[in-house]
Amino acid sequence: MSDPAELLRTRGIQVTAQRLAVLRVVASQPHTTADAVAEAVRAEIGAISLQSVYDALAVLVSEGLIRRIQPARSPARFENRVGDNHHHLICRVCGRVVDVDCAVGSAPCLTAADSSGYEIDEAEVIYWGRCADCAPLSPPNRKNNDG
Amino acid sequence: MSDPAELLRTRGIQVTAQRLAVLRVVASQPHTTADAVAEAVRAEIGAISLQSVYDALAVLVSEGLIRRIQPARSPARFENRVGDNHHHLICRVCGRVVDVDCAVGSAPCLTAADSSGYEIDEAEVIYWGRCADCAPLSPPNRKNNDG
DNA sequence: TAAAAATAATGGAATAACTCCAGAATTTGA
DNA sequence: TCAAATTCTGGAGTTATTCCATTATTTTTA
Repeated sequence: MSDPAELLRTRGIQVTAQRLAVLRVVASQPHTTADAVAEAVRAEIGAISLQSVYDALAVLVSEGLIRRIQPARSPARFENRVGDNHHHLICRVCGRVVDVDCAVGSAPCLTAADSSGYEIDEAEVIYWGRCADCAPLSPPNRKNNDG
Repeated sequence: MSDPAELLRTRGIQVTAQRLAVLRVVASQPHTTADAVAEAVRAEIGAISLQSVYDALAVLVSEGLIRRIQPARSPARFENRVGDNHHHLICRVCGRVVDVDCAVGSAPCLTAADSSGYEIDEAEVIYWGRCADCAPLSPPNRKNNDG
C-alpha cells in the first residue's frame, strides 16, 4: 500500500493536491529544502504559499511519512526514506547530502556506551567532510577531533 | 599548558578579559548557549554585548579551543571538551545535553559503510531520547526509525 | 441538499538566532 | 609615541521558521 493518497487517508489526514505534490517532490528530490519544495510544487500544480509548504511538511513529518534532518548551518532538509537504517554524509563545501547505510549494520544503533538513564529512541549520525568534487579544490578546514 | 591566557597567546589571539571570561564560562557550563554565556560573563566582568560574545565564541571555535554543536530546534551550544572522542545524548523534552563516550571505542569513528568518495573528517553522533526525569512524565513521541 | 462543523490554505506580521557593517576604543609594536 | 592592527559596540539586515486571523474548502449532520 504505497499509494500516497492511501497513506494519507489511513492516517486520517485529508488528501489534498498540495500534500500529494509535496510528498511527490520530497520523494523525487531527497534532502530537499522547504524553499525548493515550494518551487517544485509550484511547477507541478501552479501555486502554493511557502507557509502551506511548511504546514504540509510538518503534517507529513509528524505522521512519519517523511523525515526532517537539520544539519548545522543549513536549512532543514526532508527525505522520504523513513523507517530504515541510514545516516548522512554532508559536504562542508557545497552542502551536498548523500545517504549512507549504518556502519553498525542493519540493527538500529541505539546503544550508547553509557546511556546515563536516557531512554534513547534515535541515533542521528552525520558524517562531515568534503565530497569528491570539492575535496581537490579546497584544503581541509578541520582536524579530526571527533569520533 | 592549560593556562587559558597562554592558549590564546600561542595562537596569536589577543588575550582579553572578555575572551578569558567566555572561555571560563564555557568550561564551567558545558553545552551552554550564546545567550547564557552572555549572562554569565556579565555576572563575572560587568558588561559585554551579545555580539561580542558571538565574536569571542567564533574565535575560540575557529582555533579549536571550544566546540560548537547545533542540535535541531535548539540554539547552538558550546563546550570545551575538544579533541577527544565523545558524542551527545539529548533529551527531546527538556533539552538537557550530556556527553557520552563513543560506542565504537576510542578510535574516531570516521569510517562510514560506504563513503561515496567523500573525505570524512568528523562523525557527529546525537542520541535522541528522554532523560531519566522526563521519561516517566511524557509518552514516547517517536518510533525507533533510525539506526 | 443545505446549513453547520471541521479542516486547510493564505498573507502578513512576528520571532529566534545569527551575521554584517561602520565607527569608536583599545592594544600592540616599530 | 604614533601609526597600524585588533577588538568591541550598537544598529540594521538576514534567514528560516512560526504564529495568527481570515478566508476557502471539505466533510458531516439534519
